[in-house]
Amino acid sequence: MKKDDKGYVQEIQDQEDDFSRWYIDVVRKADLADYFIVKGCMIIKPYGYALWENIQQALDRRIKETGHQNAYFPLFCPESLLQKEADHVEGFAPEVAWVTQGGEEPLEERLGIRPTSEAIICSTYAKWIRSYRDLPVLINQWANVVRWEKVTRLFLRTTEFLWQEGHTAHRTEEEAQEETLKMLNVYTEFAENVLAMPVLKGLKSDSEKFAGAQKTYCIEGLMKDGKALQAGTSHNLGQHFARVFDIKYLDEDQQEKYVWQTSWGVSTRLIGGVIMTHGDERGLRLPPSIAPYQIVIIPILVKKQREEVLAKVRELYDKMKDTFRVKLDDNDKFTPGWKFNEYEMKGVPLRIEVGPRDLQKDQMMVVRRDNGEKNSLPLANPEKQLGDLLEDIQQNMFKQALEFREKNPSRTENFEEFQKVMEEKRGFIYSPWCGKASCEEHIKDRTKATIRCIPFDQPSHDTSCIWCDEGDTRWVYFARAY
RNA sequence: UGAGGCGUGGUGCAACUUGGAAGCACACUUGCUUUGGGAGCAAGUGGUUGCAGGUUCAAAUCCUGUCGCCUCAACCA
Repeated sequence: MKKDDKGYVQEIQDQEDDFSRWYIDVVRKADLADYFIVKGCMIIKPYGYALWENIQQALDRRIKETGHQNAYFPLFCPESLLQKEADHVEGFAPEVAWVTQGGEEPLEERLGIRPTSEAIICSTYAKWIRSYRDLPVLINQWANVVRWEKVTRLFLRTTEFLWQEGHTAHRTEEEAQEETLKMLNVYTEFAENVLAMPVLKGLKSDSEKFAGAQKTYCIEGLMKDGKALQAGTSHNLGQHFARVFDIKYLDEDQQEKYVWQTSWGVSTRLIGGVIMTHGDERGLRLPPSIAPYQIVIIPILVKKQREEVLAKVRELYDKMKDTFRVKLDDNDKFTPGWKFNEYEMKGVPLRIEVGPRDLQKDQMMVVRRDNGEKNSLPLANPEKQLGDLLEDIQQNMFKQALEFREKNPSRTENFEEFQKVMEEKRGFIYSPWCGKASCEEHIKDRTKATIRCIPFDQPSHDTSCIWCDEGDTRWVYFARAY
């Protein structure tokens, strides 16, 4: 599948030559998004938004299946509210956009546009929660948030972005921890089964932790340029926010107690993750589970048998449209070859071609986007086989991504080797770390790599830190990250 | 915020060094022929050269300022 082959699209930069350029080319050529005149703001175009809607739908179902309800909280947060929590406000202060005026009237108090909704939601929970019978509170919201970033990239880091943020309150510490991990597992299952994106999950180091959280857990994917992408986070907030916002309940034992909280989120950044996990030289490759079109039907229209072919593909489309997300492109404006390229660029998992030659044999040509395989299927009742093919593509894309990640597994206790790997092939490096932030910092200065996560399963034997040689280590994943 | 690069029809670029009629390709419009990997021919539409000043008889080109975009670094989901 090299692009040098004649006939394929030449408008997308080669991945190896300039990955950043490739990424932007794909986003724009696949019609996912466009720039707006305000820096860092992005227009999500219909094809990109359809992708987001499919992601939303699949995740929303999982969020509800685990007992959560959706709600919607306001966009504005009064300054005094935002400032209540010191760590939190310090973490977000440089990124908050402020509204200072309503119409012509200056406001008494500035209103921050939410960079995240902890302050807004916690202040509300303080009013809602009175008794242990009110717990747990399990709420999620789909919303936009604004973070005034200096450097922005389509989907990966935009000034305004769309996300989902869950905010829960619990009676006990154990229950909150259980919730934190439960949602981390929901994200993991979702990333791997729906997005076909293998992820490493684990705990964040203190320096990478969410501002105000007790513990931050995350899932980390590996992009095709060898850099890691944080794809989702789940925070155990402890009683930090409860104390600040005074979220108390009267327990069974007549004692007034603070609640234990969690928050967790994923954003439109996932779309960037899907692009960089699966994309290739011809553009986007989408897993069938989220592809806006799972199948595109392209009729080969020649003068003589035009009407017969059209009738047949329309019949085929009608048969399939309730089972699959399918598009029939019977537009006369473009040639079949043009359409092949177009839908490959857009990442459509399966292409069906039907032309005069196929009609004679009562068959159609089916081409897979994931591996380029081309096969014929009977025109009559192909639903079962197409369904199987889509399922196989979904599995295969996960497998390919996993193979990419595992291709050169790096594990080292030697810092020089660490540096060499990070310089040459990147990816994740599994190394021992003593737990000191200063070592983390030194490693970052020298290699640009940060601790992406501390995995749950730790080898029992002890060794010494890759930087300072001291003991009491945990094995962690390092990588350069987005 | 530091370093570098770039702003010219919708897109990608040329013309800038050495000031003198804004050009090419693709896209778009119309017509005909085509259609199994970005079709062909013909005729068209579309640009106050990012913006604001300045120098000059004359500025895309020189000067000053400014805004934006891209890459790398620092910061972040």
